Amino acid sequence: MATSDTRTQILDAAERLFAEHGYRGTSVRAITKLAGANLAAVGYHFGSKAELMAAVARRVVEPINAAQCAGLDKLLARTPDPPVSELVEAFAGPLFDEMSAGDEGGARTSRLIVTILSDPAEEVRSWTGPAEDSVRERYFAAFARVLPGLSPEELWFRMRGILAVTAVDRLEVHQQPSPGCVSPVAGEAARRWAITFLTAAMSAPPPRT
Amino acid sequence: MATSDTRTQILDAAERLFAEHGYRGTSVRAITKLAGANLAAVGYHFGSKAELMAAVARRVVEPINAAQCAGLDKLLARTPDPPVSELVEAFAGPLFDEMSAGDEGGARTSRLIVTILSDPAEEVRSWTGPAEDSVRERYFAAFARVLPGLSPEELWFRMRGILAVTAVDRLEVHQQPSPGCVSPVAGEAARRWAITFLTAAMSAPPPRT
DNA sequence: GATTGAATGAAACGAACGTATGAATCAAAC
DNA sequence: GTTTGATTCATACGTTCGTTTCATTCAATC
Repeated sequence: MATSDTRTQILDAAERLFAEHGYRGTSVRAITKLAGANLAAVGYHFGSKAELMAAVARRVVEPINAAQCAGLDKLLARTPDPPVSELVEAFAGPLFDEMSAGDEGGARTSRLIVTILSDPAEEVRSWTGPAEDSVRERYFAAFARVLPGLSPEELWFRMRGILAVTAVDRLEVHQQPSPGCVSPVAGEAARRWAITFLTAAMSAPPPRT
Repeated sequence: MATSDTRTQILDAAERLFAEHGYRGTSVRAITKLAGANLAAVGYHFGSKAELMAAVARRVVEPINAAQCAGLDKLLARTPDPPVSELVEAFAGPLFDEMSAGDEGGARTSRLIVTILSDPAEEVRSWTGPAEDSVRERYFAAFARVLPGLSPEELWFRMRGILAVTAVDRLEVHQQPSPGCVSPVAGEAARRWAITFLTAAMSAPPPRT
């Protein structure tokens, strides 16, 4: 094969451990041990722990970005003014799709995205590449067209809201659910709930100034 | 005074550094240096770094919980079926109030809450005490009364959505704003936007099964 | 003024961390 | 069969971490 197998095994182990314990909470030793590889393999294949994290983030984010982009293309090919619900679904849907992958793999993926988005380290956020930004800008333009009453600032606020709901929903999947708080339902139900919730939110008329 | 002054200086420094760099990204040495205290002072006054973080979290969360509780009391004293918008405001408002405190103090507070909520460490989330859970349960009951069409699971999902939007909105205040993404507006505007956004979302009819 | 208990200070401990090094291994090319 | 380049391995280095220790300071009490 083109790249060594230990390389992908390290990527898998790192993705899992980074998702579960965060970047700083995961040691290179733990990663290589889980991957069944030698400690020095990370340095050899990726250069450093930070570059390994960047590779993990790329591998996770890229298919999501591609799906978001393809969804918007399909929508705009039909009409320049798609309904808000379909824009929301095209934007948020790919984040949920990762979860329906049978076992807990998707949950880990989501957890990893939250880890990246919320990590206080300045370097971590830079791992979400400019591709992500360009996708967001395309959706911004589409939303702005069908929601003409909103100021750009408020529209950006609402788009952050979409990311927030889809991301933090996954948050408690891996953590102790609060007592009395039903653990979040994975899969199709959460997806429907999120689309409903967010479509109503995005469609709200702006507050009177 | 009852407690030593270095104690609160350590609490202040820890709150700031934990908010900026996360729990694991902050060393006891950095805290005591910023506080102008000795390294051993943390051990003496708090026992350990973890217990210091718990004390910081308590100090931040308690007034918010109290405000949320008082807001609900005031609302329910008027009518058992308050409008959704006022429930949302009573629940999410206190999270915004911390921000209007002049300088960046409130932003740090919000950032710290996100740090606590999103930290992958199992122990960190336990620092949000049972008081927080009881407040959430009270609001859950109030929302359930005025939104009778929702299943408990979907209502919990929506309440997590409120937390998500109020929390992640603050996230990018301290981080590099994405290029092309207008930096979030602090204070009153974000508060109005959030109430509007979330009221519409909470009021949405449940998706047809 | 001596005593006491809380608080602070300087220094060190052992452990864990990311990274670097150089030898050993292995499959393929000649 | 030897050579070569890529990969794996055991090991060590230097740093930083949370924590502990014990001497010292200091204000209050007798």
